[in-house]
Amino acid sequence: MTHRPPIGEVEALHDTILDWYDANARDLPWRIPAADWPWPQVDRPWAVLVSEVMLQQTPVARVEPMWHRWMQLWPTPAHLAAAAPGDAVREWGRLGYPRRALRLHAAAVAIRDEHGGVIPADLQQLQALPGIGGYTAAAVGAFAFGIRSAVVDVNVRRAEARLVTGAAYPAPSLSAAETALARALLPLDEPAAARWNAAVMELGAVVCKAARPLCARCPAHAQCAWIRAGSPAHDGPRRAAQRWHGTDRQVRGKLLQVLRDAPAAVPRSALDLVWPDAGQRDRCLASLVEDGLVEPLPRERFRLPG
DNA sequence: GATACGTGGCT
DNA sequence: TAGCCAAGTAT
Repeated sequence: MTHRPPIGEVEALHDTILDWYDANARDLPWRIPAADWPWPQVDRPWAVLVSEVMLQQTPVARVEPMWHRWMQLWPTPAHLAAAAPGDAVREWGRLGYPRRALRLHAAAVAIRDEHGGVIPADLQQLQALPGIGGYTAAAVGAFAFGIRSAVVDVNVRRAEARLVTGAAYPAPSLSAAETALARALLPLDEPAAARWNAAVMELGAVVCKAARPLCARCPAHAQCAWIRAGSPAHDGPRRAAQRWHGTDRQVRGKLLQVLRDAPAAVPRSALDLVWPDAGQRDRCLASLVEDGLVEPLPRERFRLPG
């Protein structure tokens, strides 16, 4: 049951939210338009791509400094492709989900080897790159190339659920109905569509927040189906809480932190210190090797992949 | 479709 | 404080 509001309501929503965005958008460096791009040596589509991968499941405040550092180190895909994958993992620091760094490196290699060093302005070719899924392909398409693609992240899903469907939260996973709704709301004009994608995402991120939405500050509160329905509490299934303490993820994180902070290869004895349970420790080290995040060397030594 | 995958800030 | 939450992807 796809909700498709009348065209007049959609246009009113466009006006409201685009005007709000024009006046309130955060000044994030990867949003600087091509005409004003201040770093001629930095490839802008690459800058957008890196920002989008860093932003996966990661707050803007933690991404911004890392993004600046990466743009200094590797201003184009060719620069990163020429580096060791372990350098990408090390420079990922504590952003989390370090496989993203490895995949970004693999994407840079693919861009160099299969696309002549030029990021493809095509959604399917973007999504074929390592670490680029449906969301990131749409985001790079829209924000780097102005393609009229529906960018559907959790902020967009939540904002559109409240504004149009009247639900407090979107479903745990992306549904076909949500994709259809996002497409239906996309302005026809290509540049306007790209702005709209950014605007709805921004609204979801800073106003229509998950826990405590700032409805009093929302430009669209008069057009919001959820408010009209009396702001009902969430009723559907809740996302399962993620455990952390004692998980393999915690152990993998500790192991990788030692390797990131070491200037050279480390002996297994150094890794043994991070976790008391030898069985879990060894299993996690093996999984890191399996993932390509750690390279085993002779004589029980380990390092980030060279 | 469910599950695994990091990290840190906020309430 | 323990849990929630953050611009997802791959399997």
